[in-house]
Amino acid sequence: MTLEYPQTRSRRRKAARIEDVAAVAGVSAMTVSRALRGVDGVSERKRAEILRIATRLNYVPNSNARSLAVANSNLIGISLPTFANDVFADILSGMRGTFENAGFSTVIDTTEYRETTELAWVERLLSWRPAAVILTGIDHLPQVRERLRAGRVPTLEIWGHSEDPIDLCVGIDHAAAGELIGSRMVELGYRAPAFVGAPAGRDTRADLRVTGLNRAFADVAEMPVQELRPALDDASAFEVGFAALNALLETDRALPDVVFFLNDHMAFGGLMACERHGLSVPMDMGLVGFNALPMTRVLPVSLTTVRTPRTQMGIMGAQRLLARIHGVTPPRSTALPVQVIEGGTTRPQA
Amino acid sequence: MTLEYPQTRSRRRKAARIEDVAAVAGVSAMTVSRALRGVDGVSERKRAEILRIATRLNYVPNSNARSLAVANSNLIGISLPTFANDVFADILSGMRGTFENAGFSTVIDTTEYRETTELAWVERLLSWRPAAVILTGIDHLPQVRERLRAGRVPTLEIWGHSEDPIDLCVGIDHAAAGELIGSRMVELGYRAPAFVGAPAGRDTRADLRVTGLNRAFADVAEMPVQELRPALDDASAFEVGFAALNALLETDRALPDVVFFLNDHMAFGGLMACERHGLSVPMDMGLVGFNALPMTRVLPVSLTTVRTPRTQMGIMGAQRLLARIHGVTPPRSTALPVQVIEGGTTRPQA
DNA sequence: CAAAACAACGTTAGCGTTAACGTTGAGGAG
DNA sequence: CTCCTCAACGTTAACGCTAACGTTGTTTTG
Repeated sequence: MTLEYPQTRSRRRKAARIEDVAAVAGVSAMTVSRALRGVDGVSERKRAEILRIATRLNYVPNSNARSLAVANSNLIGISLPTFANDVFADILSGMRGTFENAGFSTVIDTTEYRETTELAWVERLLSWRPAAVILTGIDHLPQVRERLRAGRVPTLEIWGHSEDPIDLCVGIDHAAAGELIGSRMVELGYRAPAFVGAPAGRDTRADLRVTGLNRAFADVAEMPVQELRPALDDASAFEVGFAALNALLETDRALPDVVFFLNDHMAFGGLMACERHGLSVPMDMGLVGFNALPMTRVLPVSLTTVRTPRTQMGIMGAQRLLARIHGVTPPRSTALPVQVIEGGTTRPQA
Repeated sequence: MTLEYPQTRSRRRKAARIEDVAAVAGVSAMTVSRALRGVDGVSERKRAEILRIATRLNYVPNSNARSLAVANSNLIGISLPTFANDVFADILSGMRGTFENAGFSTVIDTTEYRETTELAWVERLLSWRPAAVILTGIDHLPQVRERLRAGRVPTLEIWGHSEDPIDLCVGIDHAAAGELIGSRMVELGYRAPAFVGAPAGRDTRADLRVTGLNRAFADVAEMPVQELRPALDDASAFEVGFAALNALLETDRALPDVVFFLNDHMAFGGLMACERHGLSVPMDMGLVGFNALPMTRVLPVSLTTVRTPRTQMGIMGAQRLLARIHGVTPPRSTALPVQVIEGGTTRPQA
């Protein structure tokens, strides 16, 4: 049996620790810690020298050790359905600025509209002991709600609206938005509505908007809103709207006189389909988008759509969550107002 | 002086630790650790019981403690310029799937095209001891390169191409891509090129493409590529392309006969501007995009553009990075090929 | 049937950092 | 000159987890 060498701790040059900095500076680790965090208790001379030495040694503090010691972190996790949607990008930019200024780091992930993915993400995230969690929408697996509540983690649900959020909620009332735009279309004389959106169940906001549309058209339309729910798969929203309306225009069924789309991109795709079929918009058919994305401003014809306060929503949500983290209790749930934008894809007032 | 109560450890019900689970299960903490991680050394009976107890106690492992103990993590940090660009979304989706399958978590952040933001992000990220780092492009502050190399962190630069990457690089040669599409336009008879992109310096890929265009047109054009570099600010790419071409069409200067855009969105904006001005595309002017985004497929006229292998790039980059993490050394740098897509916005072969 | 092999655990000792408290020496008040 | 105060440090003991090694009882093997 050969004698093993003792475990010499220098197998490979490891990253510098706070003690290494301390040794070089001839002080204790605690002093280095104080110097680097900028707290009291270190003379200016020493602090400057310690900082110099730290950079020279390429010292990078270990956040794992820090978070373990202080039993919290400044991480905020954000869950989005997808990156491929300008809506969420707008909400994000509103939130992130606010958090950065408050000294919090954000980690973002997407669920691709799968609830089980969201649950797995929540569990992984919680293992990092985040300061707060942000979820998109108000529909989550029961375990998500349980875990977050049990862990007493400040939680924000954004974009949707709920009377009984997990913790906090800032968004818009999608059913009310659907009813609002629907009512306006009723006023303009439309009577045969259709809706082009996501497959049922995938995006519950879409379902809510249809509910609202049906409320608006209940008294005047002969039949409920005709729903088209193409599979999205990997096609872009443009293509989905385009394909859906193409399919509609090629059937023998009675055509709707107004088509509501899940979002502006789909509506644009639909507009292209109408053009291809020689259908005149808005005379033969009205088209309505959702969100009032800036894209709509360059189209040859401006799109009728609904303006959603995405950036404002992000900022308000972030501010309330910060308040929550700091112990004060903000209003639990708020629905922000939306606004109808009438463009050239629906006929003017009769 | 009043006597203080001793620090009773139950000030507030804290989250369950591994020891709490162990106590309830009547085993040691180590056994719980083994059971939860699924490693050998625990009987199936005990493992099942421990799992039950852990969920009942709402136990969530503390990743900070784990990472500290094992001195590594399964985090991979990804830095993107922005979310508001389908290009990066495609690259992302290619990478993330690969990493998820390999058991790594990704944390994503955006720099908004600011190098100092990138540096700050790298420093924050390194403090979490990530398994690897991914940066977009090949232009970074020198400190970024130093820190990553000093820390021996596996690093991938993606989207651009460099002969001397920080560590690994997978992307496309933007200068070559510019030359490729430029040469094709020369063949088609175009002689007065213009380029609409980002402000100089903001996006160096744009500068490289202009370099390539100039190489292609050097022998036939009377003057170098006319460059338009509108400020982007918060306008969408659609609007930027639209505004830039509007401005161009309203000056008295000699018009270019072909306009290259930074990306497809801008090209579409440009197309809308031409339409508004009654300019016939491709007879009066050719328009060329970049990336071959799916959006281009729904336009009434298909866009001439350059297909970039974004998803493939993400996958290849991720695979090489994984290999790197596991100790094998993949090729340091690869430029993937791009492909010219000729559509209806440039004239056909004479 | 003793020795070796093995499964199934438990113990010890860190990982790098910081909160809480202790120590030191210089300067000021009385 | 003594006592007190205070700035500027140092010491100790966690934080929650796991690698490495030790221990026990049960099989297997020659």
